[in-house]
This record gives sequence, structure tokens and C-alpha cells, in this order.
Amino acid sequence: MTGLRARQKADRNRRILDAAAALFREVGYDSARIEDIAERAEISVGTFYNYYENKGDILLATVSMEVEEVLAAGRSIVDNPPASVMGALDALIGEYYDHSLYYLSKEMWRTAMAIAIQQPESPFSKRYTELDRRLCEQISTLILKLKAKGVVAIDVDVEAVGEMFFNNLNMMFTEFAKRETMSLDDLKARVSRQNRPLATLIAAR
Amino acid sequence: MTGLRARQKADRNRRILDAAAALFREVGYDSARIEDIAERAEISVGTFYNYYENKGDILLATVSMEVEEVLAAGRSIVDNPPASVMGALDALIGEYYDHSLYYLSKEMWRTAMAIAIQQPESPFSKRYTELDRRLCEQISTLILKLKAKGVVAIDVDVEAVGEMFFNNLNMMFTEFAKRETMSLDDLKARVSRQNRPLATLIAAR
DNA sequence: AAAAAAGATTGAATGAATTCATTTTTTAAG
DNA sequence: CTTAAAAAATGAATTCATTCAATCTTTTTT
Repeated sequence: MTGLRARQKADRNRRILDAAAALFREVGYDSARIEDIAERAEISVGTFYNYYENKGDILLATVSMEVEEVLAAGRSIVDNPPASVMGALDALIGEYYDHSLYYLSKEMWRTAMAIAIQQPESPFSKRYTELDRRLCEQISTLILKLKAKGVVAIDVDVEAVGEMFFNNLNMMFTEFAKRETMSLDDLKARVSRQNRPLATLIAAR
Repeated sequence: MTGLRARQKADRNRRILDAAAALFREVGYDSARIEDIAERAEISVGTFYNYYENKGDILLATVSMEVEEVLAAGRSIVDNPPASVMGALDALIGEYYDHSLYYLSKEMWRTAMAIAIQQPESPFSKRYTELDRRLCEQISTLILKLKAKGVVAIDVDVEAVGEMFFNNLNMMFTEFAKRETMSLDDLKARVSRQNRPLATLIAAR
């Protein structure tokens, strides 16, 4: 049986996460004070710091939940991809992008990205980087699948190509988050255009 | 003749910039306190905030100087590029990367990137983004030059390809800044491998 | 079941960025 | 040359994330 201590710990952890996620959505990251998060979670400020190293950590924890969902959604596309290279890429990348604003605002994404860059050694930053790696891997897996189906030429360096597609879509998402005026459709159209040359050239002839 | 006020303003601005750049190099961004920067520049803390919106702004101002230099160095490679697509890309990108650690540490780069993402509306953030755009443009210009020389196929979408190379090298530089253990040579080798498929495929046959 | 040890919680204290009401300096007007 | 208006500089006060010594709770030992 789980001891009282372990149960209380899990319970507090969830209360903190819920309180923070709610506050971030309500007032944005910067205006959400640790004191307020602690008050909502019915703990003290000090306790907050026993659970998370710093304010950024709790945001990255929120983001991680979101990315896990995206990965799961992506899996079903990779398992049964559209028949063309461009079609498959547009479908998977479109899924990523459409999902991205479901829980998180552009401001929250910007902050999360900023923290992940700035404190790469913090545990949640590592987790975030790990999730990026898995997204990148998923793109490569898609290309590999297309190769197996004979849609992509046999001599293509799948990993190199997958990394290039991923780095491009990731960088473009960063730009999207930076520009409040840029729409999801703009983003998808631009990335699609960027992908076309490489996608066309790696297609089996 | 420039009034006294204008001259004093320019002078103070330079003193602040010099003081900050020196302190950042000596003790790193986080440990450099506004109070110390102000003391070195022989102004008050309040005056600092009349010249820069916040601490991040002054770092981005420092970084901008560095990127201007890189752009200038890149120009001479674009004007007289190596004869192959891979050769030309490796040369230009190598120049960017080698230059990057001349004035700035990885920690300073990380902080600058983080700030540029987080506060995209601040004046220096816009300047930083603008410099990124010009770097991207320089890559496209290189491809265009190679096309004119008959090294790159005539039907290639230069802009799309240039953006993809750039976004990839930029994302990889971010990863480089995040990993304290990654060397410049590792970085160059990985990017070179990533570039090869697209570089080969766009070459005129 | 009492005592000791280990583990957690707490909130007041610390330190650094940022603000803002006041003072000082420069320019323009009479 | 004085004086009023505009622009800048100033630093004490504020705000907020983070720390840490003291206290309380749970678990383990006897």
C-alpha cells in the first residue's frame, strides 16, 4: 500500500500543476505570481519550491503534457500515411500545428521555448528537449515508412532528411509564436512551400 | 552643430553599451547587475532605464554588433563562392559558426535567443530578428549566385531552399548553444550531413 | 507506545530588476 | 540675461522570485 506521505505528495503535485495551468491561462505567465499559485494549490511558497526548481519548470511541465498528446496524434498518421511525400508531410505537420494552440497561447509557447533554451540543465528543460527529439524521430519514421512503400527513393539518407524537415518546421513554429499576426494557415502554407523542393527531389522516380 | 543634449546622449549611450559588454564578458549575463553597469558607465540606475527598456535589451544590442560582423564576413564568401554547392554552403556556414564564439559565450547566446523569443516586440528584439532575416537572405543569395554560375539547376525555388538551409543551420546552432559539450566541429559535421541530400539534389546535372 | 530519525512544510528574509515622484540640467522665449 | 518649459537624471521604494532556518508530520526503531 502507498504510504500517507506518498499520497499527499502526489496530491499536492497535482494541485500545483492544476493551479498553475489555470492561472497561466487566465492571466498569462508573467502575471501569475508564485504566491498566487501557492495560494490556489493551498500550500506555501516554500513548498512550491520543493516540487519545482523554479517558475519556469512548472510551465514546461504544462507544455510537456501538450506535446505528449501531439505525439500520440502523430502516431496514427505515421501508421497510415497519405500516398505522396508532400501529402504525408502536410498531414503530419498540419496535425502538429493545429494541436499547438489548443491548450497554450503563443505567449506561453514563447516563454516555454525561452526557458528551454536558457536553462538547458533543468529537469523539465531536458524533458522538453527530449520531446523535440521524439517529434524529430517521428518525422524520420514517416520518411522511412514512405521509403518502405516505394514512395521515397532507396538511396535517401532518411535521418538527415528527417532532421532537416523537422528543424525547418520547428524554426518556423518559433517564428509563428513570435508574430502575433501570423495565422496557422500562413504558417502551414509557408512550410509547405519550403518542404516542396526536398520532398519532390527525394520522391522515387 | 549638434546640441549639447544630443552629444551627451550619444556619449552616455556608448558608455552604457561598453560597460555592459565588458561586464558580460567578465562575469556573464546573470551576474552582471544593472547597478554595476550603471556604476561603470558613471550614470544612475534610473538613467540606464531611460536608454534601455530592460536588462535583456542591452544584451541584444551587444549581440547585434556581433551579427553585423558575421554578415560582413559572409559577404566576401558570397561574392566569390567555392565551385560546388556543398563547398559553398560549408564555407559560408562555417564562417558563421566560427565567428559566433569570438565575442559571445554559449551562455550569452542562449540568453539572447531566449530574450528575442520571449519579448518579440522590444526594439532590440526586432533588430535581432531583422538580422536573422538578413542571414537567411544571404544564404538565398549564395544559392542564386550558384544558379547564375550554372552550378545549381535552373528550376530550383531558390527562396524555399535558402530558407530551409537557414532554418536548419539556425536550429542546429540553438542546439549547439544548449549543449555545453558539443564542439564547433561536431556542429559543422552534423549540419554538413543534413545539408548533403538537398545540396546534391539541387545541383545541375 | 514512546522516542528518535527522516522528510516536508512554512513564511519571513534576501537580493535584484524595475518604477516613479522629485530634482537637476538644458533649451527656448521674452 | 532671466525665466519658463521641456527633457533627463536620480535613487529610494516597490515588486517578485528564490532561499533557508525553524517547525511540524510521518515513518522507523526500540
